[in-house]
Amino acid sequence: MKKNVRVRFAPSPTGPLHIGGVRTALYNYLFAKKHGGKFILRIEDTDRNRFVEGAKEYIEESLEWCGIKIDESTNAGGNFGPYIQSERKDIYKKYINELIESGNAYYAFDTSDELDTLRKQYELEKKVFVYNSETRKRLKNSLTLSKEEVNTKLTNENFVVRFKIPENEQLIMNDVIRGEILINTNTLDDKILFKSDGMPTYHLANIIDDHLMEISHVIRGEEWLPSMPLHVLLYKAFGWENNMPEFAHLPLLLKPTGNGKLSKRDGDKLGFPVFPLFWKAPNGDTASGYKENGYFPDAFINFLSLLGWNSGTEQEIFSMEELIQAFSLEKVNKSGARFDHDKAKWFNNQYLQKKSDLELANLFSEELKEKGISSNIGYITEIVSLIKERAGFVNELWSQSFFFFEKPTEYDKKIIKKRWKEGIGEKLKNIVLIIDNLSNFSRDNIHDSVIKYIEDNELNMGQIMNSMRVSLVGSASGPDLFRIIELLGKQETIDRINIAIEKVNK
RNA sequence: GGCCCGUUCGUCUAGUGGACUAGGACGCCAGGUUUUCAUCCUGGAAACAGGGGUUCAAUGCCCCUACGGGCUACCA
Repeated sequence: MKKNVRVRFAPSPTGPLHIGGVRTALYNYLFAKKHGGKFILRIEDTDRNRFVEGAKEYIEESLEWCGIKIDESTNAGGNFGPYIQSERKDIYKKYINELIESGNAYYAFDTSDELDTLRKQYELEKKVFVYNSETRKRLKNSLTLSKEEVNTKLTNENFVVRFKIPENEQLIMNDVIRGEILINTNTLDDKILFKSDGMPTYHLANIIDDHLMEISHVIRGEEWLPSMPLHVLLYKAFGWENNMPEFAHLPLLLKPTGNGKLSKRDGDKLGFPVFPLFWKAPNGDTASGYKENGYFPDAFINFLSLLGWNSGTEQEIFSMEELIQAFSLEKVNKSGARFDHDKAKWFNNQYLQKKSDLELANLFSEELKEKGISSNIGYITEIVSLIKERAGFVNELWSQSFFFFEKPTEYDKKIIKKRWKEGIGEKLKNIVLIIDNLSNFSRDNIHDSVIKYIEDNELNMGQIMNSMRVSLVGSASGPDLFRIIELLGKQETIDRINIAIEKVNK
């Protein structure tokens, strides 16, 4: 890599950042860090109508939660600011004039209504209206009108500035991921570069900013591929083609089933979050996030990194540092990736299993506090070590271990019917006696004593064990029964069995 | 409709002309472990979109078809 690597993530603040955007940011970040470069956050808010309060902050918070560190932005600073396009209006004005003077752009006075009518007319004739080298000769613009007319209109009317697409040129472009892309400029239309409200469109602002901010690689979603020719042509028109950035168009994230790409509007409709963090829109609408759903940021990032990229090895679990080391644009796939929620869950489970018991106990302890339960961290750590392999998320820890903190309020009816046979109460009473007489209350000792009682009296193992379990935890499933007894303690165990005998036999 | 991009198990993917009896992972199924459920272990089913070329040889290169995706706004 000869030049300094500088990449940007350039979302527009029209709402929360969705996971496709997070992945784009991630790939930019990984690429930058791999090559010792800078990761820049630029806010593209040239469409004031779609601006949503809080979106910019949401984007910044999301990247932070993900562990994606911003080198330059409004908050992080940097020498190439401002990093928000609405504050760069004057810059764009200067450059659009340059383009008009060089004959690469022109004023157009057609109203939206006029163009709409035209489009409809064409449609009736089964043709498609394109503002191009052919039609612009018949429309109201500075190429067809006299100087005087143009000047009058410029002062009295709304106008836009359009790019004058060169006629019949074969463009050969290169994409790092897709290779050569060929297109004839006759298929392109004279896109608007400057809107009547005095703001540039995305295309203009994007090229100017990327140039001024010395962006070396444009890594963005595939939805931008069709506008790549326009962008390349703009670089040429400005005379910047010699230090044009390299382009890499990422495959899109697709819906798990059905058609189309994953979009913000999918919200929670698909049965999983599409946003990193919880979002509340100014109008009150809310959408859930991965964070609040119990995902660890490193698991979330690991999962996302593999949607469209693969290291070429069989490794699947990557820390951020490992991702940076392994990442390369050449190994990014070309085709869209369907989102798979099951695999996301699996990743979180993997990360949860890797965490230490103490770390999980601290997280669990916070949840317990919210439920009004406070317990000492040593006890919680013991419980966590017993149940963590049964959970995929921190928020599943409670359902696996609630019985350590409160007595069961009901007993699984199916198990009672199947296992709580005639006379079981008497046998459980004997077990209570055995337990009560234990001086060494260790798991193994409890185990040996109870098993000995069952064997000596030739009792049904399943019946006794399940009856004990249901008495203590309310259901037939759970971790090792004797560890539960050990952790509950002698008195609590005895109480619970006695309560069960009384309640069930009634 | 037009333009552009893509197509390996259900899903994410490995594969860069001979190493392919096409590998891994998720999910699924079966067996084992377990007092139980979960975990865990072992095993299994499961794919090169179709058709033409090029080549001694094609998952891989070329062409066509089909299918999927994106774009086609004074949105980004």
